[in-house]
Amino acid sequence: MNEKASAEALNRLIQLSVLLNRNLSEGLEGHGLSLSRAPVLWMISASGPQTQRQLADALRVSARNITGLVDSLVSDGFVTRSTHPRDRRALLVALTPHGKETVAQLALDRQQLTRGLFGEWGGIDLASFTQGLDRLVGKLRA
Amino acid sequence: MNEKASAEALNRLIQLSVLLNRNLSEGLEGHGLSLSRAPVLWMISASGPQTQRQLADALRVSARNITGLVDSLVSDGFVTRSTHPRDRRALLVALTPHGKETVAQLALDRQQLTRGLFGEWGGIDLASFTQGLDRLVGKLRA
DNA sequence: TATTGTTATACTCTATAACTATA
DNA sequence: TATAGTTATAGAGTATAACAATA
Repeated sequence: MNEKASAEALNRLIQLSVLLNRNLSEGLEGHGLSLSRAPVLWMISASGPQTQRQLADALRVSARNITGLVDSLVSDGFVTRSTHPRDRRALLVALTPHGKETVAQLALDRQQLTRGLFGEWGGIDLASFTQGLDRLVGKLRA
Repeated sequence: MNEKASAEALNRLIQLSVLLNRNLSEGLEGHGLSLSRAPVLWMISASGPQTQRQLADALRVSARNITGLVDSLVSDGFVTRSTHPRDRRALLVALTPHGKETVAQLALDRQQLTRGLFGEWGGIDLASFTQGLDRLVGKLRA
């Protein structure tokens, strides 16, 4: 392995990560969301109404944190809380119509970002590039 | 461009970004630092003692924010504030010996992470991969 | 007038611990 | 006993606005 080239690759990756986060965050702001609250909507959209416990586990945040995130999503009209049919301790969090529309918008935003980033990708093999990303994901997970 | 492959690449990239942030953040915690405070040390280490104004501009955060970050770095012994020789409004922030040692440690950590991620890189062409990262950085900056 | 940095204030995100209601 | 969620509390990070000292 080439030490210098590897260090350079990591620098770029970190730089890219920062820029990507900023870009995503600004995009979400336009919908009244944030990098913390948007994933709650994604989770519900992907897997249906869920308890706060399930959301907390899926997003790897504390119960207290989910309470706050759902609080703000409720007061902004993205989701509703309703009693769980079988477990009276639990609350089911579901998307409102506005929440669903917003998720659809987020999907469009994502598509647009994909095009902006990978359109005119040209010479470099995208499959190899993705494979490289994949390998790094694997190493960071280990 | 292949729409589906591109979407997949972006997903991996976002996933990688999250994991990388988590990894870096945990590494910094071990030194009593964070993703917000460590860059202040890096900046001073790279470019010498600087005013808070310069740090705020370089790191793209508000003056208020830099005051807080430097406050905590001072109280943890990483940096000192001293009066600017020519401008009595400004304060020069410089590394303490402990701050310098810490930056050296961070550099070692970074080297180790580089090895962990790019050692055994094998088949994929690292230069092409880095070029891909570079291109994305360029597009996000535009 | 413009700039540097602080104080005042406020919001988001995060966590742990104690507690209530339920299982 | 254990679990779901809230209240209480705390700390980091971020921002804007008003202000003091200096340029």
